Amino acid sequence: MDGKIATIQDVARVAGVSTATVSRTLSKPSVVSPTTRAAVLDAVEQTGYRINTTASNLRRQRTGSVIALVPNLANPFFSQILAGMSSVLTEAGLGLLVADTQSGTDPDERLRHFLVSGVADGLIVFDGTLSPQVLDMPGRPPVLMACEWMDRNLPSVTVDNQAGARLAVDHLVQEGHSRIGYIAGPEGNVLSVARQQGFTAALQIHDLPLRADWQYEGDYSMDSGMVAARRWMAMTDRPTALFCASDEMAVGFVGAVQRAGLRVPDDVSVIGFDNIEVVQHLTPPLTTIRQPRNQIGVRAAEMLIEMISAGSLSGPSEVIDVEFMPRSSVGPPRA
Amino acid sequence: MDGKIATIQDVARVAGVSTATVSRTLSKPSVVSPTTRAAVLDAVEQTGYRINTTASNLRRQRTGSVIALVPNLANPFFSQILAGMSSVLTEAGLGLLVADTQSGTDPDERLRHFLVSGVADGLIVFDGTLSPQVLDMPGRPPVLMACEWMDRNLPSVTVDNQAGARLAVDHLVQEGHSRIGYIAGPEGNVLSVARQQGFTAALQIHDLPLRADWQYEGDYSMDSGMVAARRWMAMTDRPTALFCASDEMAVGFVGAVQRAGLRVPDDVSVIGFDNIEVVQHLTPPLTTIRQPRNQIGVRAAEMLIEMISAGSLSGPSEVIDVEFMPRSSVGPPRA
DNA sequence: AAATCTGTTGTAAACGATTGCAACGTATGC
DNA sequence: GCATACGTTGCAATCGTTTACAACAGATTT
Repeated sequence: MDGKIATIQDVARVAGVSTATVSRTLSKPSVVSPTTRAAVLDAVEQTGYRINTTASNLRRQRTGSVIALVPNLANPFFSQILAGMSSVLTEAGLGLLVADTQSGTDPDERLRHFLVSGVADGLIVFDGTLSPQVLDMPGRPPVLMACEWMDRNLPSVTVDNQAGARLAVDHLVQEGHSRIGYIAGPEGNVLSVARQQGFTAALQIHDLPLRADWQYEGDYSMDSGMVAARRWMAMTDRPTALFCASDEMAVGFVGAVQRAGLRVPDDVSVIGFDNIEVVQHLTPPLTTIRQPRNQIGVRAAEMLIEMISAGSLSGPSEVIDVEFMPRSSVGPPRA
Repeated sequence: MDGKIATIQDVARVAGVSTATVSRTLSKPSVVSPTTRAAVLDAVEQTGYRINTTASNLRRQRTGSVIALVPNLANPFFSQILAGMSSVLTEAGLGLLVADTQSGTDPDERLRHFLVSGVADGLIVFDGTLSPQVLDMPGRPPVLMACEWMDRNLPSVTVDNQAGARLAVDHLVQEGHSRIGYIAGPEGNVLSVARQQGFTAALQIHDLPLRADWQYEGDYSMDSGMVAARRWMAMTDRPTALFCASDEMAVGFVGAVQRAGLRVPDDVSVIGFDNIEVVQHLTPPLTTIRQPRNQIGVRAAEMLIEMISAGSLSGPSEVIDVEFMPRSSVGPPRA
């Protein structure tokens, strides 16, 4: 009793019943009589029995966990999403495994590995650069895309990126800007493309020029925001306001601009995307588009659980609204 | 073959050998003859067989994953640590489960749950507020503390918090400060206490006064840094420099001070702790003490793996050095 | 030529739970 | 009083591996 861990057999012996009864007492208490139920629970208490999840999982043909595949675990953007996921998964008795796609050599191979390894009942994939063909595979678990997407037919939970871009442009226009630039995410990234499309569409609505030289390339990182700032500062005919595809880049941009002696928003207005924690404490606090990260995690988990219990590889998609967060990094353009 | 997933039986049948041979081919290829090995691998290929980890784990009496218990999953501080852990765990064929302690009702109960649930081969615990007594339990898996600690006898990987504080104070003194305050972490938090001890000791070495009214309470959050700033600004006889137990608080402090029209470092010098990504892009870039977060994760994982394979509940502890990061948030005190 | 060893393979018993099916006792319907 | 139904329990198969042990063939030793 003290050396080893008690098994269901031990409990059955102590309670004087069969293992079947013990199992039922624990999973469907209603079908056993109150007296035996009490006896079993007593025996459980005495032996300190804890159900062996591995054995249970084997018999029930499941694993009891889902895995979140993010492009880069070190990216803090995901932590709050994971927290949201964790809360609902735990509630459902599921564990949350995490792994990143970009750490090994072949990201696709990594996805394939988790699909076939049978180590999770379902996947939530945050990386839109993977090949959808990898999913063409018999007997794979359900997969839900989150934030990014690789094939619009896959079930997903995303935010309305285009609407976010529109909100940003609308605000800049409202403040009097007509020379508006865009700092993009990595080449081909679906989020950056969607935001750029929203940006372009919004410019058209306001009858503003879309100038190729006012589109700066970035990769979502602060450093790339800094690089964009240098390019911006080197121009003479430059935008008076910039919409950044991520808060990180906005932070890098603002930092670089300020270090060069310019002021935000007096010399240039900046608007970000994401609403990461820190930006409200900056000087000036950053105007941005908020993504409800906790909610994204919660919905993703809920939807995946739905797919798992339905045993279905397909499911609905959901688009979550973004929110405009007015702060102080946007002002009227310099006269 | 297409509908269901192939089992080891299927492979054995196709290869014309026993399941034992298949298993051996996959785990210890050296003991099977080259010819049968080839036949088996061929059959594996044909059937698309993937080992069922659940069954394997049950038989081998392990789970194949370790769990990281953090106080708050939403805290980005951990993401880089998790990334480091993930990289070495994956290498070792282990999955990384994450969960937070502070989300449910009873944090201790949460730890207890994971100890007995048998869902992980080992735990890495980042929360020093739990009770060490929870670990007094037969048959529990190995536990390694990381960053924080609850009982110095437990194996752990931590950083040299006191040395960090000393580095900070030394630098401030060197710049000419003699009126130095401290913004603490949450009441009783081991990290905050250790840093405060280092702080106090360093003041003594430099023969500087330790004034109770120059110690501000915080909880590591940016908001609490903001609150501290308000208290600081309300004082007339106040420190000219502040050492913050976390970068977050330093950010909150600096932001609040700047919004009030004061300047850093002209009006007040600030030094943080952690070296989170963003602080180098602030205006001014924050001087801080760097914790090598990736390395912490890597070492924690390595050490836990060591304990797991040794089947030992005890193990060595390791203290990792911190590094002083001079930037621009510290300057000479106002004359 | 018998005995021993080595290398390779198969047999079958675990690992610890869940669950379809059968069996039992008792209550109900006719 | 007999048949049927219901509520409760046990038997035993099953999930898919791993591995101790036995078995066997061929090589080597005595």
